[in-house]
Amino acid sequence: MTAIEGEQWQVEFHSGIPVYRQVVNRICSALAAGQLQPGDRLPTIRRLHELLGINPNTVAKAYRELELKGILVSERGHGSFVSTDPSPPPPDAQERRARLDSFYRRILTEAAGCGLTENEVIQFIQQRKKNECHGRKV
Amino acid sequence: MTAIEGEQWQVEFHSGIPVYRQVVNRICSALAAGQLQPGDRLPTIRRLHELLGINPNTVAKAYRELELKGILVSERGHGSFVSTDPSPPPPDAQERRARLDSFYRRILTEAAGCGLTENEVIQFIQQRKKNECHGRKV
Amino acid sequence: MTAIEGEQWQVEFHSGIPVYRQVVNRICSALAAGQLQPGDRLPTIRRLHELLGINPNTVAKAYRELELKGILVSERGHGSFVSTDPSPPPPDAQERRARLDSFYRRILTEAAGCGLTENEVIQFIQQRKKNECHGRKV
Amino acid sequence: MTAIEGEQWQVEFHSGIPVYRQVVNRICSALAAGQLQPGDRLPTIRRLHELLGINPNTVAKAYRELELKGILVSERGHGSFVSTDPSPPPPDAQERRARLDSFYRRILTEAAGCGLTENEVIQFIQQRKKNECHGRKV
DNA sequence: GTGGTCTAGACCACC
DNA sequence: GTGGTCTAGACCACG
Repeated sequence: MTAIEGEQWQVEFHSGIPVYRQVVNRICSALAAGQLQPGDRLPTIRRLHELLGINPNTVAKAYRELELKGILVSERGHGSFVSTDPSPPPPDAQERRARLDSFYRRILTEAAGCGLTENEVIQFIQQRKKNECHGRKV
Repeated sequence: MTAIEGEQWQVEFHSGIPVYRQVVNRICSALAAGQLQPGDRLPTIRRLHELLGINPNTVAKAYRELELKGILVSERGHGSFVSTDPSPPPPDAQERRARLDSFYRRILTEAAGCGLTENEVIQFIQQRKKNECHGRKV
Repeated sequence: MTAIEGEQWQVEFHSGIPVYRQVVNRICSALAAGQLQPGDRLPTIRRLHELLGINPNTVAKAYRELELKGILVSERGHGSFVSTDPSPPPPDAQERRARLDSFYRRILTEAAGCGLTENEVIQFIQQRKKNECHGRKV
Repeated sequence: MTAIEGEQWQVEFHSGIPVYRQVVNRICSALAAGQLQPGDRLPTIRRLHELLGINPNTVAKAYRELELKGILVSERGHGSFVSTDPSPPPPDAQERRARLDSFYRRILTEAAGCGLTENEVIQFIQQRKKNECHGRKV
């Protein structure tokens, strides 16, 4: 059993975000959180298909994309594994900044579309963070 | 000339967010910010088409959607105007909270997909806010 | 009509090389040869599907892979285009050398599997080159 | 100990070429180079399995294929041996030429897919040959 | 009419 | 039983 399976996590079919993309994001997220380590075996395509109730091809598409990105390695007959190759050097500060900037602008427009204001979002995040810290202390 | 035109604002063609949606979001955002007031006239479809370099059908689709939401009113031969009807009561705290929650979860997974961590995003937002305050003081 | 269509070129269904990969390679090849220039429009997915007698999804898979590599850009409703973004800097001499080395070792074993010897292959290539030069002179 | 074992040679797990095929090719190659002579005993399946770190079934599959081609003869309880039967007459010039031709076209498209040009490949091969000759002189 | 997504299902290659 | 490829076909989103 892998970290991915262990998580209670579901695909949102009506979020507008492609299912295969949700899978990609979920794995990236698990990776960033250290729930998946280089060399770890991922659930088989068929397993995720059963687990998430999505078509095996959809899982395969997600895995394939991650493989092209060099994040995982698939071995026929064996399974798929988190790549042990040295991951590409993390983007430098400038690139990072640019991404954050673009990302932020993007979520703001999306927020507006949901009827949420920038301030609301910021307050929510700060509030959330405070609670989290509080929670940890306890 | 309207508030929308005055803004230097561009469509991002490769952001993955549909162009028509960006237009919708932009207008919602202007409304929330008070840059557009009830009764204000919006740019004509043709005008936005020229201004943003997007297909007139795309603008039309955005306006149609806003009209369906009751945010716009189109008067044949005159143009489109921000509705003067009492806008629907703002969602109550609970609904708002739910939206924020769902919205937040969503952008976090998206961030992970871009190689950004939750902390990075939070820090960026806070930093940005501080700078903004500073900027206003000056 | 694009450079790709203009070429008489066919998919080899029984070569053991995946069809979508042949499409990818063909386009890379056309690009390297200058038959495709940045900004050029590629045949639509449906067009290649008709032209090559392969499933549209297979073409889409090839295009998708090229898009992930940053070689082309697909615009919904418009078509697919050779990316105008500055292509990633060509691999340095060392990387190139490594690739050639690995590539060469690979084709040698493949040749052996076909009953061809290294010398045969080398001679063939040199002969071919000579003919080509001769042909050009005439 | 056999010629095959003596060679420092490894399976490339991520080359895209099936492992069993690499084994087949390696043996064909050794045969063509005279490192293996008719009647020579090949390593046992178990031995190659240990040596190369591959599944015994994979070795078995390679041997089976070679046996079908008449290149090997397996004698139960004794091992596998290079066939002493007169090998099938080498393909005539025409057949050979055709194979080379098809082979060459194939590797060229593959090269393009790796970002290598025809000239690069040719130069590499010629350079390599020159070095090799030089090396032999010394 | 363009590309995108997803499903269903078949068959293959590999281990 | 693993992943890989391909097909067929449906439906959607976009312009």
